[in-house]
Amino acid sequence: MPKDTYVPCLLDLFRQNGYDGATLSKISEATGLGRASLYHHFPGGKDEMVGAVLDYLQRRLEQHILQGMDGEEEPLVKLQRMCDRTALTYDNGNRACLLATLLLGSARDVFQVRVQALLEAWRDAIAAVLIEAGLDPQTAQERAEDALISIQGALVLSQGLKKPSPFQRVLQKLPQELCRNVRQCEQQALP
Amino acid sequence: MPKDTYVPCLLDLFRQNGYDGATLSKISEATGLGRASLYHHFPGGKDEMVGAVLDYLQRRLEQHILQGMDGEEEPLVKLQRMCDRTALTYDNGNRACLLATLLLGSARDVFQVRVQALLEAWRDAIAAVLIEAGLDPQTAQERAEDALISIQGALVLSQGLKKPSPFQRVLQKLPQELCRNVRQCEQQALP
DNA sequence: GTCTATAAAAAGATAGAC
DNA sequence: GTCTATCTTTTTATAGAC
Repeated sequence: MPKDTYVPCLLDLFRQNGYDGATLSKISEATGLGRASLYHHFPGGKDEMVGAVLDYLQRRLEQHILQGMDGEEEPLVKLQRMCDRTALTYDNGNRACLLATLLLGSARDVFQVRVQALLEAWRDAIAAVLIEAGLDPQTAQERAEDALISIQGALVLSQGLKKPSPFQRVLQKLPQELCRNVRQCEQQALP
Repeated sequence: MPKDTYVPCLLDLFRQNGYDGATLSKISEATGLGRASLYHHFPGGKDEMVGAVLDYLQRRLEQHILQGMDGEEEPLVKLQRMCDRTALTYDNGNRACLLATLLLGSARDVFQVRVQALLEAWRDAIAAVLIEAGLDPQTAQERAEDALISIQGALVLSQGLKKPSPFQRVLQKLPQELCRNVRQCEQQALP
């Protein structure tokens, strides 16, 4: 059985239970593998499992969510596609974000560097589109961070209020919001 | 020793470690109380401890962060004060939010109802100010939810990027953002 | 109200057979 | 590559003395 079969399964487990809450019993049950088999694949234990999940998330971010962000299309088109894929990734607001989960548990420090790298890659890809669209680098980076703030905050609030509408509302407005006052997106300029 | 002495201590522990990561050993060390003493004060174990912390947070929200939100002052003044106190509460972005932490651990379901009630109380207090300022209830509620999204998202990103600037930037803009297109706050109307 | 001591369960991890 | 069995440590929880 190839790793990629149960890494998504691990992703789900760690996302739903956090690092401390994802016990080997739960992992064993969810993957169908016995304890010893888990240690055969991941000699480093849970830390190595999370590492594999983060590898997987990095590939997903680069090859799915951010795919095409360096292409020739209009900024608004690229950002719209990124938002659509983000919505899919988080099941329209019904799924938490593993990065946030890892940041808020006791293993925070262990994974801080890798989580930070993923967030920065995401932010920088958005900022690059905005710079290419004519924004100055400083504003572009702040606006890209604002986008991640909206996404992460909306996920937290949707979990907390037990309804996906905050996430959906945010994601729906996000592309236009990112492109405000930008060259190619001034379809509705002031009269 | 009165409960209020170590409840803030428990708040810190659960915020930093999550429900699963806050073991009785850590709790014992942090409070200075032996295991048995902890069960004397909280026969229900960790669940009851978190319950006490949520009671404490509810009081803090009502009596500190939201204090004066139903007063006679201008909306912008009230929202500005709320943001100032929010910034204090989260140590200018260096401190995580327990509510988010609880929502992202394995004990999610146990505390969901109480966490939701706290978020709704916060949201409704903001919305009430905006309604009083002339916004329709629907818009007011959405905008209040957007405020909580910004706060929670900024906390997550500040943790993730290991810098408080996203939180500070968000909190600094939030009062004006909440009051946009509202009667009493139209100091800088269109020319 | 706090302590020492201890029990019972669950967690993380490994050895060795197949 | 997976299993059974086992081990160690940690965790939660309680009993009973002071």
